[in-house]
Amino acid sequence: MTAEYRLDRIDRRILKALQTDGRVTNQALADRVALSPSACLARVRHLEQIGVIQGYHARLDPYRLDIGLILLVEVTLAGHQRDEKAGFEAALDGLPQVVEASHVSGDIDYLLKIVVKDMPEWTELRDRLVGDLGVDRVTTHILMDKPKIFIGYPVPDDGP
Amino acid sequence: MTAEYRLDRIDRRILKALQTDGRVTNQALADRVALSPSACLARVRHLEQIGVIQGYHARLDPYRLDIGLILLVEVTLAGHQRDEKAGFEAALDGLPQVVEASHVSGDIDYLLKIVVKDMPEWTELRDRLVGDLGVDRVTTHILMDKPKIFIGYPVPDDGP
DNA sequence: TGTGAAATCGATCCTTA
DNA sequence: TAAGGATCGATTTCACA
Repeated sequence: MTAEYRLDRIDRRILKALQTDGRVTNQALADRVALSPSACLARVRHLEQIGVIQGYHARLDPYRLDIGLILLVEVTLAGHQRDEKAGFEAALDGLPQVVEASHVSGDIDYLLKIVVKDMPEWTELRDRLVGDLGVDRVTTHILMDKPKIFIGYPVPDDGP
Repeated sequence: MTAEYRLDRIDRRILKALQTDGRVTNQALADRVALSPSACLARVRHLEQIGVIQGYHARLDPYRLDIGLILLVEVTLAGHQRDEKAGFEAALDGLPQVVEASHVSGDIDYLLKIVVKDMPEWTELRDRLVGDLGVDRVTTHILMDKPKIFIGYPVPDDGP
């Protein structure tokens, strides 16, 4: 698709700013990176187009939303053939409670972030994972709180 | 702190929309929730003020940023007194590689999301966690990819 | 790729209900 | 709390460097 595009210093400053404040006006952003508004906008559009910027989102406080419980669940599959992984990942799409799935190396295969309204909903979902979806081992953690959040990723400052 | 504010249907529709597209214009948002732009804006400002909306951010593709490795690390503390937790959480602030810390129930205490440029940086950081910061056990997972991301949280549709 | 000017469109405030 | 209208500022496009 997009062959290759090397981010320059200005791009990185734009990304850092938008990661911190996704609603800065283009004017303020242009000021901050010392570009004219039109040139700045062109850069932003380009970064969106090539997929470096994947979207803009409001961050909500989950505990004010009445969503129930947030679980962090470690999952190991029974088998490790390519199609078993593919099948599991495809099945995740049909599980609205699974809001995030990370495929990881190590002694587990996936780390899932799951939102359920209560424990019965979770035990039912867990049984389905183990019974139908080729999951061997499940370890459940209830998310209590997040003592640290750095917003986004550390975008390097230096470079070309 | 904030006494209590019960989100109504319109609030939830606003939140859902902003979670999906953090840069919708106020006009488009007002249309979507069937409110005048001024009334809509007042609601959004209110939701920001009471902390339901915690911020707006661009979501970047980490693999295009040249940040190195993303690790998901399970941590168990040596002791579980209140001040040991407090001390550990305070220490996290001084570790820029730790971009997210989740305090969880279960057989581990924390799940950390860590960004390092390479493995030597991680082994050094790990030694510091175990040597100086009261950590008993560390289990490391390298994040390979995210086969599923649902943006944000499932904001309920119904209710008052 | 960047700049500056021009035209359109949106955010925001204030008044009235 | 909501709507409507006026004002001001921002976005976006385009011709030119």
